[in-house]
Amino acid sequence: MTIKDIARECGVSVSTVSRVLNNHPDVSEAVRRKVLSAVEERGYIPNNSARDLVRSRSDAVGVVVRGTGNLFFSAMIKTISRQLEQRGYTMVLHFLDSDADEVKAGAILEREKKLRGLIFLGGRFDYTSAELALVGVPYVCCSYTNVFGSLDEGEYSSVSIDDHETARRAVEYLIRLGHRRIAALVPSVDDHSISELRYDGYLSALIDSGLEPDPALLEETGGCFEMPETYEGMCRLLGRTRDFTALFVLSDTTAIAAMKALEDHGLHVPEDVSVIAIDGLNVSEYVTPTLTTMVQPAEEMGRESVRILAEMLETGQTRHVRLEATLREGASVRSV
Amino acid sequence: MTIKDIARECGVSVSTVSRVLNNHPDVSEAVRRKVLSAVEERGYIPNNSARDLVRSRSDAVGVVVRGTGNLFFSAMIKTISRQLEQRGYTMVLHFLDSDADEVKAGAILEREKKLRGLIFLGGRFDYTSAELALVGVPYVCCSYTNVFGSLDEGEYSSVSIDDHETARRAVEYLIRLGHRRIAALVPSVDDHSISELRYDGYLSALIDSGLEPDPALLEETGGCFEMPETYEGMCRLLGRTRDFTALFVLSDTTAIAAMKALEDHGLHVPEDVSVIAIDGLNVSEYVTPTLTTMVQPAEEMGRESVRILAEMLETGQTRHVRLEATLREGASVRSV
DNA sequence: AACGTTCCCGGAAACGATTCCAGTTCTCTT
DNA sequence: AAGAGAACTGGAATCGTTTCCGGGAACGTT
Repeated sequence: MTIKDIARECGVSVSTVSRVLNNHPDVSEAVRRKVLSAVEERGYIPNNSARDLVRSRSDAVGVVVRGTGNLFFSAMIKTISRQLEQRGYTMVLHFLDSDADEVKAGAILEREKKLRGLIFLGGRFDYTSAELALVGVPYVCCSYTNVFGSLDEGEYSSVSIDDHETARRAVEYLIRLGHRRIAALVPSVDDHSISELRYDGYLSALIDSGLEPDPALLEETGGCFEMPETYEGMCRLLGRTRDFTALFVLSDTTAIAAMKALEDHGLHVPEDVSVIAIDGLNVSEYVTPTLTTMVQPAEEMGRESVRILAEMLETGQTRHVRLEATLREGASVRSV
Repeated sequence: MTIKDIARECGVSVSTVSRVLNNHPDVSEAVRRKVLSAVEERGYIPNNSARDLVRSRSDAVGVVVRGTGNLFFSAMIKTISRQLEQRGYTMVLHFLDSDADEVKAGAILEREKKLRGLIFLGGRFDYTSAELALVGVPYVCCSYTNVFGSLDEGEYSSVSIDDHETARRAVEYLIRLGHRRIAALVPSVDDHSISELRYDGYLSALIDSGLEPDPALLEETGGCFEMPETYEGMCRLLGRTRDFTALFVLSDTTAIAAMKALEDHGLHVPEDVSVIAIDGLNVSEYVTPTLTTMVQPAEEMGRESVRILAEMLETGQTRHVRLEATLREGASVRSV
């Protein structure tokens, strides 16, 4: 069934039906009602392809996700999907291989699918303006970093917590509880992703409290927040030293892996080592011991990403939203 | 840039370019090469909307997911996405509200987006043929059940483990280790979903071993494999009786929640209670104690779903694939 | 009563591909 | 060498919308 059938049934032209369907003002109330009821009654659904063709754009929004093991993003994708749907957009999801180039992937996706916009979930984002020019549609970066400020704030939007500050607060919390020797597990200290920001926050907290960062207490665990790599990293750290009372880990799942390594080495959490992380996954409330973690407002981040993208599409206005992470005290930390 | 530009540049007609692009045989090798190189050089990307319009179909496959908290599906979605992409399809993901009707959602999705096919992840599937007739495209059900056999096997395809058998093997494993009083946490014993099959498997194992199922050892935990509900259910069970040495839970995440409840009640896993589950999530290898679980081959299930759907689209052939779950022994079970 | 506005509506040209149908050329057979 | 058939190509219709443009009716103004 096409728009023509509806037009015929109502005794009007296709133009008029189209106008009704698109909420154009120039149509009388009587006709509008007649068309609408015919559409309802016959269960007519417009053909998106035809619409997209003539408008030379679609209602699809790309979501490019980096980090396969990242449960935090799984939660966000759900709300992003819902929000997009609610606003009449379609989500085109794309998972990135760990070493893939998100901007290039986005650009390809955009041209193939005629995307309206893009949402990047995680990843490095130290691209130059020239590289980003590849992306011809508005985009918002979520949980990303822009360490070197190579991006002009007017070119894109972003949503994230303040990763530096959040990490700092986590570590300060440990310090307030009396911890002095605080180890850290970091995927990579200089990959221009949130890892770097969070690591810097860790350093700031130490330094501002007059503690000297000890390189021996730092272990890198590979770039992707994966549990096996983190477990191994923790084992390496333990092989080197046990002279620390607390551990700072950049994500919940990796913290869980780290706790496992600690237990496997006969160290108990929190009696021997306190553990704190960033993410706030649901499952972290159910592991033993429950994880103390800085909760990122996943739903809100998803909602905001979509809201901001929609705003960009309508008004062109970019926006940079920083949300607050909140401490959730579990049983994995105790004072010394 | 359109197909016309390529045609002009090569001095051929648009029909010819189209034929080259669609691998039609009737085109000379010389022309084919010329067109292809022009396409390559100019970076031409066909307009999907136009193609879809004239073909009156798209290359989109819908994936309808039930169960918001289900981490097992998160893993599967990733492989499904990759596999679909690899075969030239686009994934349209749709998360179901807990009480929504998957078939209706699929049908709407299908008509709005002109889907080629559908993949259902989880959910009740006790629809009548009449209801399923709403779905006008081939579909495969993944991790579902068809308890009452209302579906004709020729109408659809499916991929799953043998849920009854897997549950039975899990419980038999406990029995072999000497457990006699085995409690169970079940989302819902008669919701026509995999819960029911797995629960029946639990019963079969008991009965076949000459053990009498004790209703006091069964607790329902709401329909959706959620951790909070499961935690509460476990608490209710413990409030009623502690006369059991093992616990069977239907999914990993809910098992983790149950273990938490046990610990919170002063019962240790596995010293006081052994726990076994079904799923095989990565994170289950890192919780303390590591969870003993029947591992569903998530990747394989995702791959098979896509493969089978593609086959249905090409040949119309339906297929029902049962994959094997394998026991992964953790530290949450011990013999008595 | 004539004219200018405003309000609705219909006709028709796009949008960019696919595909059927009808050539044209080329090859091969007799 | 002529005719049949195969191989290749171009023209044109088509898919279902949106939107521009223009026309007619109704209305108010002078």
